[in-house]
Amino acid sequence: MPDAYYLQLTEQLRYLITQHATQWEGRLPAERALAERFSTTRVTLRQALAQLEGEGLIHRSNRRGWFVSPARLVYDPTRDAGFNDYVSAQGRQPRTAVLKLETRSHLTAARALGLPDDQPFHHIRRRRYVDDRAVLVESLWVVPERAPELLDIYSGQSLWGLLRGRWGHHLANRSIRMVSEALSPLDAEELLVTPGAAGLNICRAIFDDQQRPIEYDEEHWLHDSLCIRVELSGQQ
Amino acid sequence: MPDAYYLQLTEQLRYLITQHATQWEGRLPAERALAERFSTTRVTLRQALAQLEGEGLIHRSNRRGWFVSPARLVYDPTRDAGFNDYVSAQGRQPRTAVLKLETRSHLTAARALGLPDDQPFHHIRRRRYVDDRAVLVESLWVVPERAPELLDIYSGQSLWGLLRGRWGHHLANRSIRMVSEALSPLDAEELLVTPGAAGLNICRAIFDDQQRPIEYDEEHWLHDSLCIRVELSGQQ
DNA sequence: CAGTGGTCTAGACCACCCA
DNA sequence: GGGTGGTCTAGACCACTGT
Repeated sequence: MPDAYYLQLTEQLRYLITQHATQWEGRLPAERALAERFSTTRVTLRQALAQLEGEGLIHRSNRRGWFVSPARLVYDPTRDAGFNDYVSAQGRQPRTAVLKLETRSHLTAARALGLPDDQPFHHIRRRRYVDDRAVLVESLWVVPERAPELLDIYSGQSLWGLLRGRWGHHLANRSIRMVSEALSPLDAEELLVTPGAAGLNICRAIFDDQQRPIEYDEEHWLHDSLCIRVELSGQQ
Repeated sequence: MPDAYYLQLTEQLRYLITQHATQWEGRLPAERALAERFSTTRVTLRQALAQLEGEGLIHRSNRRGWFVSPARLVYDPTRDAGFNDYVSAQGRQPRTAVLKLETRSHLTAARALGLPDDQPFHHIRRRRYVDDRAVLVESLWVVPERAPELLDIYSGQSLWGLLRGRWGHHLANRSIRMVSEALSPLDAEELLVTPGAAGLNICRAIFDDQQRPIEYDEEHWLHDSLCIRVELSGQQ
């Protein structure tokens, strides 16, 4: 048993939360109320809350309060099932907000796809929700030749579905990178969380079956909102 | 530009660290010294350090101080290259310490492999280092029939190399799960970090080409020490 | 406007690491 | 045994949220 008080507090809060989550409707009492209940200061209380936040049990919405985190979304970044499909398949409600549509160059995308630095892209930035909680923001950089009128028709649907259905692309080869991160002030603001909150960054470069570059994307997830799962068969 | 002082501090420290990393030999000055240099308190200074820790730029060794983090290890959990091989291939020095060897049952492993709850396993617990920094602890649960004398001969080498070379197993099918976590007090102690430090948990269940269960393992990585990369070709 | 979380101060004591 | 990080107190003010 650990002796630091904030670690004991963590356990007591964990118990309290599992007991009262439904009664509280997923929202924790105010920090000052909790600090008083446990006869400690807000600093120590927040240290305990931060522990539970790191575990993914609770999260906070910037300046709004602490909330019990829902179950993680199971996600396989190696498959191209659309967000809407796999969220629905898990009995959750998906939603997408388009934040930006533009055409411009982007160095990182160009390098990831092996194109010249000044290569223009169709850029889509969108925010995606599960059960009305914003869980990720994402930027997609699509090679314009592969999807000429993309920006005119795009309104939040599955991009990969469009690429396959409308333009007949085979998304055959992909290079995926995942790293933990602290959310940038911009990403944090768009996700309504405090800057520096823990996140997971997933980047993908996608090529077709003739190794032609199609698309590059960067996802920024809240760290507690997903569980990555990959199923593989056959020798590697 | 953010206005909170600790965020400005974060930027100043980031600059200071990149400038003086080699001069400091990777170790930051004492918190009190830094707080005085920036005319603030340790609390605020630590808030800034925690930001950089979340980004993976620096880390701390419990009660020892703050250190500049080395480059992340690139790791593909879908391949069965041994730890020693891919660490060496990146010009780094691998090392493994065996913490425990025993035979006993383990509920999680049994369920992941579809075996009875009381199924016994050969259990190996090991700690692995990159350039003398402990970066992960790991527990492996091997079905004894697949590797009968494993515990007698094991001394830190690649387990998958053994399974393939000595017992001729084909590690054909694997189910992989990755989630962010806060390191448990035990894992944190074994990694010499503070309890609750951010980590990444990777679990795998491995079956052979006839769907017979071989092995289940759980890895606990320091969040800042790896970059997961997966390369895929062919339609999914 | 009241209440909330976010930020910050100026201390303090302790356990532990290292010389 | 001196210095370190880890923990904790008892306040304060501010920006923002929600009513």
